[in-house]
Amino acid sequence: MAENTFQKLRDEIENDIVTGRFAPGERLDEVQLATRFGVSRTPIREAILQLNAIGLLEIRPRRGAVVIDPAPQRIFEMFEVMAELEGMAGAMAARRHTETDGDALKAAHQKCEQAVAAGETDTYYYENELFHRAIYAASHSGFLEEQCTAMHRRLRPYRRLQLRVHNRMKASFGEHARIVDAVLAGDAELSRALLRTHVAVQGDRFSDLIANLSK
Amino acid sequence: MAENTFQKLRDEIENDIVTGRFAPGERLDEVQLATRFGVSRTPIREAILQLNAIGLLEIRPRRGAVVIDPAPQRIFEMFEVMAELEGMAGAMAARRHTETDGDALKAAHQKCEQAVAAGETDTYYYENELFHRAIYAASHSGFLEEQCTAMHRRLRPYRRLQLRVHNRMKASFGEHARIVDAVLAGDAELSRALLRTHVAVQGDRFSDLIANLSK
DNA sequence: GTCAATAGTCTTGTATACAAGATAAAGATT
DNA sequence: AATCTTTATCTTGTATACAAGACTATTGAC
Repeated sequence: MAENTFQKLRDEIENDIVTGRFAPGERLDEVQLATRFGVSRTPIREAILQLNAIGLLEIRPRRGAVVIDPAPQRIFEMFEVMAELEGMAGAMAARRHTETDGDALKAAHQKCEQAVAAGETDTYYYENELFHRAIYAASHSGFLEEQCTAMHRRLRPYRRLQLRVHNRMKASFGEHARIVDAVLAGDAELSRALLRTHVAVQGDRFSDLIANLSK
Repeated sequence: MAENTFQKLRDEIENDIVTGRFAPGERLDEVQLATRFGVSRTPIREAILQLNAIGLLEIRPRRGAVVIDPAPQRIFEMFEVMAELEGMAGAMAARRHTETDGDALKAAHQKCEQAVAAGETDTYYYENELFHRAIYAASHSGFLEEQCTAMHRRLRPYRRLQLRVHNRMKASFGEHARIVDAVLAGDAELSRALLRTHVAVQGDRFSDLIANLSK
């Protein structure tokens, strides 16, 4: 394997954070993690430091690392920025997508449809992620794609909460349909607007999110 | 001091990168850095790992860390994203700025004016940074402010190149003036548009940048 | 019974040691 | 003479050791 231990550990721990296995505010014990992964503290520390740099962990000097626990206000701000970036990706995708990009987008959309039909929220959650990635890829901007993917990952725990809200899955899918049409039609500004509102958590959706946060 | 060694080292090395003391593509020797800062390799490694996480360094397994040397295409993409975020910050600043924010913006603008009058590019470069930060702050979105600041730092070496181009400083200042007016007038969409084009490197400005990159 | 102070333990932060892969150099073979 | 192979050195990656600050629990005083 070409990867290093600390890189695998970083991905592993990051995954545990964004999937909620490590709850926000929870402290990460270095020796505990070290024994769990069967390594020494050194690579654990290196993984933790990287996650700190990304903004997933906060390191309080001499007091250890804790999972960032953003205030609702901050979560809202993160969704705002995400919405803007997604809108940008959508606009670029509309202008630049190739036939292959379009096919990939349609395929991802169909997979979402199957999940909706089966009523499987978890599957939809997964396919939804691939749908959005298809748009990032179609933007043909490597940097934007990376930024969007990183933000998407980071907001994963909260998006998961959102989908639990009654009927959100169907509403989300309906929005996807219009997005696909706009992108394929090459309408940059419509794609931007649709994706912005699709991603942003405004009005009721924000209160729903906050309500679900506390439990 | 409350800060840790590795945090200070991270800031120090990061600064050396964005100011160009470490050239793109250059390899960072751990023991060399360790002796330079009078510490062991451990905190150096931890600093390097963090800079890797934020995308300033690339770590090739068992072969050390090198300063990221982005292709022109990628630099262009970074400016595109930066432009979008700045536009967003401008739009929010226009809607949300308080009287204090407005005063700070005007003050920063005046400092820029003095630098232009004195013909001091380096001073302008510095005051320009403060001008943009005043806009971020006026957006009243802590997360957006952080993202913009981080991007601004990361693009610092290339923005410095831009200002060397003949007359760019005066042109930049002229754009600032219109931006100040739009923000203070509360015109969100005009502020967005002006900041977008102010930050983006399009047309001639892109070729100028590329031309300066090679030397 | 409650609060405060002190001792003890635990955890982090840094240094050092060791192992393994990578680079470079020297020798051998064609 | 050039190239391939082998060996030696150097650098990274991980483990361990040690020091200092933070937390905890116990004991003493009010």
